[in-house]
Amino acid sequence: MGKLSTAVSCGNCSVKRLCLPVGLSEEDIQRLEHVTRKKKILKTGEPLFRAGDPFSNLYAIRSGSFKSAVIGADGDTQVTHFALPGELLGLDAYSSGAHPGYAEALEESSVCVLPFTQLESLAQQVPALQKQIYSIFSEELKQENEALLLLGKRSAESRLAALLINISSRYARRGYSASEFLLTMPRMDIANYLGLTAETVSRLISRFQKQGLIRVRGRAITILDLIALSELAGTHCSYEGS
Amino acid sequence: MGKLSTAVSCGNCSVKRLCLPVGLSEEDIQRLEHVTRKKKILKTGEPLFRAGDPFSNLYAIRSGSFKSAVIGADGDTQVTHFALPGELLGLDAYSSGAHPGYAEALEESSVCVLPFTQLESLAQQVPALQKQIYSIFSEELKQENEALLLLGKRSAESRLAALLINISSRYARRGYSASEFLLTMPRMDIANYLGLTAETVSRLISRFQKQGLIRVRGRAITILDLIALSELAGTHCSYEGS
DNA sequence: CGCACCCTTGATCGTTTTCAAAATGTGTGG
DNA sequence: CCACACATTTTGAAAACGATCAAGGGTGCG
Repeated sequence: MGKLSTAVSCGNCSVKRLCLPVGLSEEDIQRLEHVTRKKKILKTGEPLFRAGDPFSNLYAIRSGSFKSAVIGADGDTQVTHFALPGELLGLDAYSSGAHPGYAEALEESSVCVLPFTQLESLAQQVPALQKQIYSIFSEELKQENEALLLLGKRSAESRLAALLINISSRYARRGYSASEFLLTMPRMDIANYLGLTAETVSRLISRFQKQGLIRVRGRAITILDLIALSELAGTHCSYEGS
Repeated sequence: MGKLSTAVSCGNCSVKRLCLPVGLSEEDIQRLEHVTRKKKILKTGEPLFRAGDPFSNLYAIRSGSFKSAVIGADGDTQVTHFALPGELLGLDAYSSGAHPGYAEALEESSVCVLPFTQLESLAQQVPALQKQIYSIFSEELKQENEALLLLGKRSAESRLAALLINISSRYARRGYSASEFLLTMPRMDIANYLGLTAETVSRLISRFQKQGLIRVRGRAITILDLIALSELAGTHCSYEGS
């Protein structure tokens, strides 16, 4: 109740220009903060939610990174998304009332817990928030379409190049270096996401390094030749939306 | 203004239980009809919208079928979705204000043209409509995740089996036969959607027929052994949502 | 009826998977 | 700080799956 609350508010959150507050007035942001009070910290590998969990919250990533995945009927999983700060998790659970897949922290991460019913009624009163929610849904759909393009038509080489560029540009958008970043996910998750095997990913990373396109030290990546990498990807650098 | 209007209204539309009216009262449906006045008929191959077109409308499919596709930077396309009556097209255009991909009729089809700004303000007043819009967005995301699972992990055989089951169950949901239906899309589009070549699709269809799983006459498909097909697909029959 | 397009079928080629093993990295407790 | 155990990553060789190239057969529309 005191002013000493350690809870970070939307107003001073480092990802507010990527998250729900976009387009909101100071006053509206204050109203939004009633919804975003609850935070959660997760350790590496800890699940944010599991497949089948009832849908009650959305989660806004404040820091760290996540993978989300769906589980097929025969038990095998497909990583569908790597999520970075400012992005929302759980949107696909609304229609059925339960999470169709799970989400798991790839490193020490923190999220805002957003009770959806509260968010929904606030959005009903604040058109700018409504628009932002539509926008996030829509953006998500667009990104999934791009992911489909990647999986459907491209060679293994193309896919990995595209992923590296994608992640690089998303980090850049958040104010980090575009050329040097950490690939927080294990090779196996990358492979799964790209529809490949861990061995193929490993071979490709080695090859990219030999060709002087990137430098690799463990999970740390330095992009040395963005142009060449973009050509391999077959998609221009502007892989991200808006 | 007269009662003789030939325009089909939501109230008596054959897909109203799959479309925006879900959950709406009679009164709300009448208000919705002000937004859904405009219809459009398309012939086979005619585009509903093109990549880059400004976003102003959503389109609700009343009859027929569509493919939607995105176009990569180097010009090649990926079919991302086959859309059937009751489904909405254009949702992924909201965030950027322009359609990132195109949609094209696969047969003589008809759609409701929904000016989004009107729909948006009506939804602001009608919570049930708001919920239905969220639900459709969310459902769409879930379906794309399932498509990713398909493309990422499965063999060609699995993918085709899953597509057949998916389409079958979607027709069934609309009141048509689950075991006999028309594959309105050319083989090449199926192949593209599944990340395969037309030749592979053709071979697989032949093989499924030889194995007694399906019967094929041109684009007409009869499913003879749903169980076996489901096993091949690796996903249970309930491929669709909710 | 003829032409164009779509679909089928066959043979070969290439990429990616699979199987196997070694090397590197990570975390733990001594 | 080091040593050990375990997981992840890298690398190699062989096999498989689907792509590509090529030709022939249907089907529908003018």
